[in-house]
Amino acid sequence: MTDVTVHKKTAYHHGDLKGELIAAARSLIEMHGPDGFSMSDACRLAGVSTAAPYRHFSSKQDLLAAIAADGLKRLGEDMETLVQNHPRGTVESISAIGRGYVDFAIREPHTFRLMFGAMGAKPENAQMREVGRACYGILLGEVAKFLGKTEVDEAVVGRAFPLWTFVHGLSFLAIDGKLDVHEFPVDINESIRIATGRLLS
Amino acid sequence: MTDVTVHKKTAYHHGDLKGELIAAARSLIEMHGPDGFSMSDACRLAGVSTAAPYRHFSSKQDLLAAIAADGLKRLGEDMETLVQNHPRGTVESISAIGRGYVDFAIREPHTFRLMFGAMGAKPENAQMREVGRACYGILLGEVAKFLGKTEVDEAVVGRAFPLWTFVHGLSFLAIDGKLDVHEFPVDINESIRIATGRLLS
DNA sequence: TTGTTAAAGTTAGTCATGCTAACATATGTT
DNA sequence: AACATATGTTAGCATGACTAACTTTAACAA
Repeated sequence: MTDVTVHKKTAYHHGDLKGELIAAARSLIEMHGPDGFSMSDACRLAGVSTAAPYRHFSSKQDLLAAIAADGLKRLGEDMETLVQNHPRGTVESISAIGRGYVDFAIREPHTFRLMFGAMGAKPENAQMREVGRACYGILLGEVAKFLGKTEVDEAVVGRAFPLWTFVHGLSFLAIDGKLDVHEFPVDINESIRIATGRLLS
Repeated sequence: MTDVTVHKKTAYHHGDLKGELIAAARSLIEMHGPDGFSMSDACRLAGVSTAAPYRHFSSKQDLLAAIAADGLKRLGEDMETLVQNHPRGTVESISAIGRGYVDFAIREPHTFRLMFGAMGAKPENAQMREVGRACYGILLGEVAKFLGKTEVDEAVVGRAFPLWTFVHGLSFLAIDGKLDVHEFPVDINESIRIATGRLLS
């Protein structure tokens, strides 16, 4: 017997539902925003019942936190790559990090919001805190090199934090459509380069 | 007849339900965040049926937009007051605006988020756009004075926008708990003063 | 093999919520 | 007094988060 339904496409067990749900949720969230997002939709997209996600995520919030953490991880990878393509510890490498940051926000605005507190996704989440710190660590490292230091001391933080602050603000303003408020459009690259220079000096 | 139930406490008509709903919603939102907020809760708080709000707001989004607009208006008033308490067109008056901005964000973090795109509350809303512009106008005016100009030209925008960017970023980082990431705590006042100086120069 | 266990799905149902429709009551104008 | 309008109510629908109880599959021991 053993009814050779080998080619059955709808396997009862899914393989990697967790990953697929994150992927589905990411795409839905970037389409309709974290609020307009529903578990049900993600289930429909993944072709699975509405109870299935709760084997992998304790709640909707938990799924959102996973997506936020995933976003922070990918942001860190972006930044790492960018740093590698520039002479280390220079204004160029530091500006590149900033550009990568803003680019990410513009590319995935809703995920970016999620990464920074939207939907109550506070960094009380251990996973988020860790990947977040890793991202910031990249900037701190570059600024330390720029200042000719081997450790992250108060002076390094004093230079790096304002830079983060600036690109963070630019990111939020960009995704909120505030770059087009003027008759004179804001050039993101130029904006970052100038501010980086001024804030580092 | 006319059953003299004059002292009936529960008047059928409420007086100013619209205002009361906004007040109720504001307080609930600052307690549980814009997501955790429900129309039903606001109705309970205002002591009114769940259908009543729809005589005053077309949807939940609409109520949220009203709260955001109200927040922008109050932010503008704060900024206006602060400017008046300093010599016009100086680093001090400009720093004070920035401090007021960040203070508002810290005082009403969830409303602040709402004012800047959370919950899909985009500035496509005409009312929000208007009060938002008024706020920015205060900063533009001060920077123009600082530069000795009578009009807002490209140079003014080129100085003012980075300042906005900076305090905007600082606000978001503050309400997201990122000011305590270091061993060396960030002093908001000092941070704003230094950045204002560097970005204006 | 086969039997047991745990992991990962499913169905069905509960409760809260956003919103609408139909109805009720107050207010103000004539 | 009569009507129109604004503003409230009740009842009900649709959707969505989540749970409980059950089922299927995979994994592993015997």
